Amino acid sequence: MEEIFKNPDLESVREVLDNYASRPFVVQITGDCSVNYQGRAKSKLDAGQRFVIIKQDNALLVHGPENYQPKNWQPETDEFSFRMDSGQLVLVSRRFNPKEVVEIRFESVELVYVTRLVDDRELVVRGHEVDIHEAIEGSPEIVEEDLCIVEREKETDAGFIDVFARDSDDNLVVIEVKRNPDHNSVLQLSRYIDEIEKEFPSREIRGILVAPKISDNVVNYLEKRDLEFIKIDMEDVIPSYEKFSQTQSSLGQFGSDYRTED
Amino acid sequence: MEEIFKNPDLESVREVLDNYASRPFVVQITGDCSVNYQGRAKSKLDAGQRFVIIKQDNALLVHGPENYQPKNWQPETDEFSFRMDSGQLVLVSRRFNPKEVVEIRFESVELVYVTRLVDDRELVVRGHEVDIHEAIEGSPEIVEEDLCIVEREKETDAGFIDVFARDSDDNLVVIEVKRNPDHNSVLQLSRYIDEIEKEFPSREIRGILVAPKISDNVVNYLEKRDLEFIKIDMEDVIPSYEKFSQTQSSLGQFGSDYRTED
DNA sequence: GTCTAGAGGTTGATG
DNA sequence: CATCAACGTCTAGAC
Repeated sequence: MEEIFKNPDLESVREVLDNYASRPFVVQITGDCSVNYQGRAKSKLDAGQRFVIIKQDNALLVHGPENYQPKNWQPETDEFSFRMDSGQLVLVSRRFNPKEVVEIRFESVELVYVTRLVDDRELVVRGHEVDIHEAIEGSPEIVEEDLCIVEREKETDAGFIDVFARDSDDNLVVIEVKRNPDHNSVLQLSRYIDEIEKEFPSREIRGILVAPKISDNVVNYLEKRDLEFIKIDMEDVIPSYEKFSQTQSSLGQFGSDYRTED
Repeated sequence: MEEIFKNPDLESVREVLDNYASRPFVVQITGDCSVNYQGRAKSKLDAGQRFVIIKQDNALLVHGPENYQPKNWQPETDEFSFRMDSGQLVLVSRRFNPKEVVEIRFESVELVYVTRLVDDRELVVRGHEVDIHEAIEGSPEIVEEDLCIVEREKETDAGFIDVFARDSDDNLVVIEVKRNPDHNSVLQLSRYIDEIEKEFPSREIRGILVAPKISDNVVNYLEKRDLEFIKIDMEDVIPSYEKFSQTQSSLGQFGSDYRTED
């Protein structure tokens, strides 16, 4: 279930694209091309060797020989067109929302590779911010003893408060959770507190930033505003690290050999 | 300057990787693999058909048959290792800062494709936030008539003010430019105004958020704080669209046929 | 569909 | 090497 064309002429590449691009095949084209994009911004890329990938859901990627990121792309193409123009193969990918166009002009093609891939497994990721939210909701004591969770994702005019709680002295507690806290996290917390003060004018309100790490500057910034910081251990947060590991044979080893924490 | 191996046995894939992976070649492997990642977070991906790309700068991508995004990746690999284990080919990519590991286990390989790509052209993008700054500096009237630019990137304790200006009534104007404004943009503007009020206690100060679009919630949030919003037309902003177009033959057509704005 | 907040965000500039 | 802001950010979830 795969086809390879070495040094094809451009017209036959066009035929391959017509045949396969809008069906569930991955089509890869390696060749010399220029790329133009217009949509939310505009970009142009003069001729050079790249590989272009059309995925089975019509995602389009233009990758150069270096870098993690594609040079140009289309997360999802609504409409392809392929034509010859002045001896070049022109591929146009259109998207309707937002309205964006990527035009690729091939001057030559070294290789076309068509295949169909089957992959129904989902990627499982742990360690997101939401994992911290859930850990706090399940075990509020990892932030503070006798903390009582009132609401998660409480809406205010300034946005959503991650965790809204009451402490043992019946003060209101606004908790902002961040994996990578910065300056803005403090501002955000600060604004939430302003909103809560408006909503509960007679109550004492505390603000806590919860994060696995923090820089001194951000701590200073917090202290200036009488806000608190609680460091959380990600090992406490990822609720089933061991279980997670055991679900796959290689991961036990992965967990020990490749351990990155100290 | 390219090599293709169809349905190679895993041991010979390992040899290819040993030969090419750490040299300036793009190595692509299509096959059935599982992937584990550990670093800032953890992820696991059970066996399925994907293609793995090792770029010339040792960037690593694992792409499934769908989606713009890679399933797993390593922007830059500091250290590769390739070994056979229990009849599987194990590729380990390590990065030192941050400390992260991607492990790929191939159960079978359909295709290996090795090539060297030459691409020294730079991608040129227009329409970034800085282009809006420049447009305002060059033509302040696109924000407001008789606006007088005082300073760009004016430094304050709260950060850099995009554009600092004076209006026709000699009020001070703080302009924050965003392509995609949100709540935080308003907070930022707000904070700059606080700083300017400290610096010029006797002056009237206006705050304007300039953006090509905005949501109602953010407008409300602005209005509550007596701040203003000016919508900017990106067509007015990209300063040399025609010139930009003419730098490449196909782009004139690109500009008319593929025009995305109304 | 729009809006909002997070991401293994990534990347580039700056001190 | 850390900090900070922008990104054609993308993506997922809620409304």
